[in-house]
Amino acid sequence: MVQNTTSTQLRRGVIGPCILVLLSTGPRFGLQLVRELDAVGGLLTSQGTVYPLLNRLHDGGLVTSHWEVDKGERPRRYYRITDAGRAEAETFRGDWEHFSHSVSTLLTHLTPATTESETN
Amino acid sequence: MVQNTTSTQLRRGVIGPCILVLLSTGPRFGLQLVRELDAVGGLLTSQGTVYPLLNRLHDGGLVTSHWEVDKGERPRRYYRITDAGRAEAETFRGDWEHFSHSVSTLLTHLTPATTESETN
DNA sequence: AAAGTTATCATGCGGTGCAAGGTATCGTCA
DNA sequence: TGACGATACCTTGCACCGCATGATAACTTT
Repeated sequence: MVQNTTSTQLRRGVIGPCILVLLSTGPRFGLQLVRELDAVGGLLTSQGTVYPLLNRLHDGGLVTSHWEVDKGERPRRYYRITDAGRAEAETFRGDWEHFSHSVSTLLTHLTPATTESETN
Repeated sequence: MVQNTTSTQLRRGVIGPCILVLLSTGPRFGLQLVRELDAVGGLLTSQGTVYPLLNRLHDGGLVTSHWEVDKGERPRRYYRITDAGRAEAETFRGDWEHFSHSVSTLLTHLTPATTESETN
C-alpha cells in the first residue's frame, strides 16, 4: 500500500523541475540529488523516485549523463543539464510562481468562518 | 492524448483541499465550485475533475451532500463540509505552507546563472 | 416539439511518486 | 583471501488523481 499523504501528491510535477533547477548550478549524481532534495524540507524523495525520473529527463533530452570513474571513488553517473533543460526549468519557475500564488490567494482570502450560504 | 502540461501535474493533491477550503465558508454545488476554482487563475478544472473528487471527499466523510429542489431552479446537490473536512483543510494549510516554502526556497536560492562548479 | 442551457454523474486513461527488491564497487577488518 | 557494511546504481509494478469523454435529466426558450 502506497502512502497516501498529502505531501506525496503535492510533490507531483515538482520534483522533476526541481532536479533541473539543481542541475542548472552544476552536474550531480543520483544520490547527491536525493540528499539535496531531502535537505530541502518537504521535498524528501527516495531513490526509486529519482532514478526513473532522471531516465525520463534523459529521454526527454533535458539532461545528459556521463560516467566518471576516478580512482578511489565508486563509479558515478553524473547528470548535466542541457539547454532544453534550462528552458524547462525557467518555464517551471513561471508556472510555479503563478500556481503557488493562486493557491495561496485562495487559502488566505478565505477564512474558515461560519457556514453562511450565500447566493450571489 | 491527455494534455501533459506542467500545471496539470501541479494541481495534483491541491484541488481536493481547495474544494474543502471553499466549502469551509459555506455549502456549494458542483458547478459552482468549478466556476470558483476557475476564477482563481491556475486552478482551472473541468467537471470531470470536480464530480469524482466530490465523490471521493464524500466517501472519505469530509463532506456531506443534500439535494435542494427549489421551484424555478434546477435540482442542485449541495455539498457541506464536515468537521473532519475542516480538520483536513486546516492540515492542508500547514502542508501547503511548508511545501510551497520549500519549493520557493529551492527556486530562489539557486540562480541558474553560475555553473561555477568544476568541469565546465 | 425542438433546441439550448444548466446541472449531475460514470468511465477509462495516463503520468508520476514511491515502495520494494536487486546488482556492483569500494574500504575495512581479520 | 574472505566477510561485511556503506555507497551508488537500477528495475519493476502499483496506486493515486486530474482530466477527456460521454451520458442523463430538468428547466427555459424558440
